[in-house]
Amino acid sequence: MAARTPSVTRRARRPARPRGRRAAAKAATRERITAAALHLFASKGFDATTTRAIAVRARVAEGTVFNYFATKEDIALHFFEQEVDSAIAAVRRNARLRKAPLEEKLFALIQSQIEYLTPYENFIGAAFVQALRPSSTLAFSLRAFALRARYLAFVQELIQESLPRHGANAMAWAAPQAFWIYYLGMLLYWLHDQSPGKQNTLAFLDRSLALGVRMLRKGTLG
Amino acid sequence: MAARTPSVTRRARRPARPRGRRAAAKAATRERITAAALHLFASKGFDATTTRAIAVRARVAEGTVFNYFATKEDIALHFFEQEVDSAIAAVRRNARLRKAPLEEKLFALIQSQIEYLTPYENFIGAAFVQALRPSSTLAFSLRAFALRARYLAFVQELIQESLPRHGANAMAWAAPQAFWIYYLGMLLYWLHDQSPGKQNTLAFLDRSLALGVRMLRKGTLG
DNA sequence: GAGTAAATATGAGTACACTCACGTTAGTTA
DNA sequence: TAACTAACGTGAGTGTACTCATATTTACTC
Repeated sequence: MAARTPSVTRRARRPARPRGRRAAAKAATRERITAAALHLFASKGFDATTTRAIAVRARVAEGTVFNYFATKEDIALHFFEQEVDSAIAAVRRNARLRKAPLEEKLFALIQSQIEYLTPYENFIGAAFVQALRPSSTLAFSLRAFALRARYLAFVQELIQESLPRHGANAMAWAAPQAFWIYYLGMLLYWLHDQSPGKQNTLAFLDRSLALGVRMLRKGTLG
Repeated sequence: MAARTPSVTRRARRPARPRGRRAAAKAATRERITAAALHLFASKGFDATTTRAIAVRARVAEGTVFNYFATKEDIALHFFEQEVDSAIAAVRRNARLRKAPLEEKLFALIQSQIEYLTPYENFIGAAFVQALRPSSTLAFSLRAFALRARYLAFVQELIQESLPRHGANAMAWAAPQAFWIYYLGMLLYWLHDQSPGKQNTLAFLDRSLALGVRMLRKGTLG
């Protein structure tokens, strides 16, 4: 073999075109698909939106959709990732909350999520609850797991902030898990709440959080 | 038109064959379908069971399945009807419970349901949670509504038995609804509970019911 | 440029839940 | 018995989410 003699200025690794052209195209395609899906989900609901319609609107072939997302549910997950991140950011950003009691922070967190979800209520009812099925690939996907972990870590963070000396609290370890179930129940309640402005949900939220936090402070369930 | 002259002994209404031959056949077909479905659901899970397989096992055409049940989920509902009725009957039958505190009755109710569901855990995870979707035809079907109503009426009955003087209790009206959400959350928890013998679920049940009933007695959430 | 391998896009194909137009049969009347 | 009607059964057909073998494009080397 001839020794590798770099030719001229050794620019080999970088051809004329910009490096990330492929990555950029990929990201753009992904974005077109999620945007198309979100638009259709919001206007027609989850079930009435076909993957074919998503593909057409995103200007890709049907198969391409499944190169980016394993299932139709999985496309919806992208939406929830945005939703959770947005809610966490909103609570972090709110200076007034910083020294507020725990129940107010949690209330703000959930209310922020609900606000984000409101325009998409149709599709959430179908997609989100679907994801709770143990048989759902989504329920056990790494992405979904990571998302829940991120959310619960933030909740844990809020708890620690407010109850710093209660690390050994009998309930502390269970609190995030309990909060997760509570949150799911809350969403179900919200989805079915027919009261004007979903008042019932907000009222129940308010009272149940106050109670839950009181329990946490006392450090016991019974 | 000729006047209606009953011929001979007026046995007209009843031809030779027994009256309910058709109804009996119908009931038998329905039973074959539910039995086939239940067997397949339990052994292969809800999703892996095709309606075609159910039809084959029940020895009917595929279309026939849908003459009896609107959807695959709907077949599963039949199972939950049995489950709820069985649990209610078990609590009613148990003499020892009659004068027990409310939380014991509710514990017995849910435990009885869980026992019934245990062999079918696979399929419940898929079918039951599916039914929670607002878009699900099942969720708003009359049958499902009636089933929930029957279940909650029984819960209400247990509450009234134990807290007779608390009719005007601020929480009394909300208690069954709250119990419903609690029950759903419980089931989700149970489905995901990996602890041996589902101990975590039972322990959580025990403590949370005690707490809930105490709240009910005091008549306030906060 | 030409050559290449890997990444990405494609759309016909598959399996499924569910529909529907039609055939078959039980129940009734004459 | 024969004829009629409504209930019931049937299976080919439909629309859908998802797969996969193949075609196309990109990034890179010489």
